[in-house]
Amino acid sequence: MTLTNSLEGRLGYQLRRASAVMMADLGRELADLDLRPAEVTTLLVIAENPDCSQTEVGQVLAIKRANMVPIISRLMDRGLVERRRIDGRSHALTLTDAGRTIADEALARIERHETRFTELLGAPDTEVLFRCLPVIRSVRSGDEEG
Amino acid sequence: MTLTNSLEGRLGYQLRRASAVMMADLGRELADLDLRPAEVTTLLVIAENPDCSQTEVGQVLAIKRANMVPIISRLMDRGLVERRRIDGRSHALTLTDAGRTIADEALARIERHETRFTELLGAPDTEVLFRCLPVIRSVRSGDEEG
DNA sequence: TATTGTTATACTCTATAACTATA
DNA sequence: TATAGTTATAGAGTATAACAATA
Repeated sequence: MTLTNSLEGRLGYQLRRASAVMMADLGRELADLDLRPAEVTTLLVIAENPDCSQTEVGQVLAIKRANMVPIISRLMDRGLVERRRIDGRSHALTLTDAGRTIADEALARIERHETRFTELLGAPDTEVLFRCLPVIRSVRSGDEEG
Repeated sequence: MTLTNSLEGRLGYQLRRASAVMMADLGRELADLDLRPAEVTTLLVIAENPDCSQTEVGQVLAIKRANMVPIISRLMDRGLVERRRIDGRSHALTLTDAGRTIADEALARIERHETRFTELLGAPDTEVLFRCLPVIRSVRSGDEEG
């Protein structure tokens, strides 16, 4: 396996590979909670924003309305999320007690997972990353909803 | 849309969102070449490693053997990649003239795309990213092939 | 008219297991 | 026995268009 790969010198490629590694690590950490990444993030956003709508959750997480449906459905089927009609077309989402328990456990694991990486990087470089990544994200996609 | 999102303080989340933005931007840049990201990277690796096997390409790009099959098939159907039997079980991959033309064009666009982001970040921060992202990638996934 | 949630559908990438034909 | 390529299949995330009910 002596292939060269000049993509190693590309930021987008490095970003994608690094992101994949962290996603895989997170997946392993959350596997036995039977939570997919998209579900955990949804759960955590609802946890800190009781009575939000599913459109709003989608907006902060960049998940399209249509794709929020099966995520919310599954979380409700598992008894982790409840919703209450607000005005006949929108719902207010909240966590159940079970949902809060799972969210707390997930958060603890995310903490461990994150710490593994930030300790490896060291505080100064971690700070640079937290400054740079939002800059990259600020480049408009042109395909945002709404 | 006044929701809070404490995931903004998570490295893995920032990485994923930033990666998604760059992928979307690359996708737009390559759209009219009818090349998907996985296909471009494959094309470029073959370009710089004539006579490599498809297993080798998969190894440097972290694409599983089974998933290389449809990628190579499509590139061959389009007349961009050729292969020559090596020993009855493996092939040597090379680009056709058409493949080289497309690869050159893709490379030029990737260059533009990358420059948009690295100029926004500035050289010093870009260097930090190129130092940090491989560190993140060095965390073993446990699910590598072979 | 615009918005919320929904359905249906398709695409891209990824993952696993099992097979073949070689070596 | 191990390897290269393949098949089949499933999962996860993402994308679009269109619809009903409501505001």
